[in-house]
Amino acid sequence: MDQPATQGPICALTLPQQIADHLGHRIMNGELPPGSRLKEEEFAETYTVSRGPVREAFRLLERRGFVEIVPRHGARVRVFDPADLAGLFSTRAVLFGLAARQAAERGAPAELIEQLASQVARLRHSAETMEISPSEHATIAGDSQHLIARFAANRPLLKMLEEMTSRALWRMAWRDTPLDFKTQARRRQSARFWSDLLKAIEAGDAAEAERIARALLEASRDHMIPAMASRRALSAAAE
Amino acid sequence: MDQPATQGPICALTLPQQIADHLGHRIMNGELPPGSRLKEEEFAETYTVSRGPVREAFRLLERRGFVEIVPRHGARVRVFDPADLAGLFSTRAVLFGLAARQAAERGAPAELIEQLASQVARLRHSAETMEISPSEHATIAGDSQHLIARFAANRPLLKMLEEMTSRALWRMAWRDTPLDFKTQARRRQSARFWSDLLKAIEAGDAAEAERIARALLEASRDHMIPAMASRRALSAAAE
DNA sequence: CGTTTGTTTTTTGTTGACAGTTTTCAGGTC
DNA sequence: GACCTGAAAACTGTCAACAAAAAACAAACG
Repeated sequence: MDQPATQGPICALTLPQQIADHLGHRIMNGELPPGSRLKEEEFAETYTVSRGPVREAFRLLERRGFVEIVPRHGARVRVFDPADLAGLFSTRAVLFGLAARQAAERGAPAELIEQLASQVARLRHSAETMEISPSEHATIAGDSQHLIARFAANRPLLKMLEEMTSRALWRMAWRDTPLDFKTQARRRQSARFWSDLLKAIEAGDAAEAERIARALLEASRDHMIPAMASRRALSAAAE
Repeated sequence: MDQPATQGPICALTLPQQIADHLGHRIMNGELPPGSRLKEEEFAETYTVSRGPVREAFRLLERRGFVEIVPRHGARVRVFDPADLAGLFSTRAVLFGLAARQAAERGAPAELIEQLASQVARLRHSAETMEISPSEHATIAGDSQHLIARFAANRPLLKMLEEMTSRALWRMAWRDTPLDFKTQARRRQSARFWSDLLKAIEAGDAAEAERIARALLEASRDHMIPAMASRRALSAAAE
């Protein structure tokens, strides 16, 4: 019996992927600061591999938005641009809006509604008790987004959203300090959005689902950008 | 004096890029049919280069959507899925909608309005006289989209739209036969959309600009999908 | 006759070395 | 002292060969 090719890589990760993952973490930790040059030979030594796999790892990191490669000048850690962060969020918002619309249009199956309801309950609990951390709240919200994106039955859209989630720009900004879901008011707003979105999808109201989904991420954008700015101002003052 | 890094590659293209471009054309021509396997050694010989550059060319083609790479199993020409085509168009539509919105919000400068007006005039002329080919009409429309995307001042969005334009899925479907802008009625519809869009951007009406821009690409989608389907039915019958 | 197992062949992954550019830096000039 | 000039170092691009994995094939088994 051949199982239906579970897409997810069961076998061990490729060498370049492992290197890319590790380098990605090092970049997010701030160990490799934005703008710093990444030399192939250097990382080939630290990971005790040849330059080839490192080279490919750089390309993977470029695709994920961590580094920038200029053909004959090598790779550099991408410098962070706050304006790009806002643009990225706006883009993600319309994409997620489309996902919600198409999920609602499709007439979401009971399975989705059930799972989504469970997530909404968790978000509500998070908002009322403030028991979990901001990043955990963000994780639940992120998983819910993925859930909806999967049910939109639009493979190019799904891939694009997944790629954006792994896109590092705002993760780089994140570092340790969470930028959103710190206050109870904000968590309540988030829970309300998700609750409304669930209702709209359940009712098959595509236009409303799109509107809410989009507003949801735009709210996230408008909360994170100022938080980011103040954090940057702080770190700049500390120097 | 150092000129401000004109982004566009003035220097000669990289070897992998050249190979990727050429292979891309061969795929679009149908010389390399969907599903066919691409062996590194084979193309290394035909291009009289080593396997390294060919390998990188495959990765570039993967990023452009031409091929699919499975880690230890090599590269294959991506098989065409009509459902994906529709999804791709819908996604592109909302992205372009956002671009139009942000361009309008920004208050487009005279330069943009002027260039756009010139393009609209050409589209109108195309619709009335039917002098140019469908693909030329499509090119003008595509350039106009790029124009608006550039003025949206959203770099992530611009990059994403550019990548989607080079994404091959519908180009592969295109081949020689154009799928849209064949009838005068359709060209008139196209010209009217662009004219309205120009007016909305000029007036700074962001919501209207988004609505039109989106409807514009959705119309394109709804015209091309049936054309594609019938074309495929024809080629299937020919076998 | 279909299935499975073991072997051969093909293909990808990785390595180390060489060639061509770019960057760096020292010396000379105005 | 700032700026240009040219050699040296460092780095990326490319290549050919080796190692490991996958695919194809053939023989044995139920």
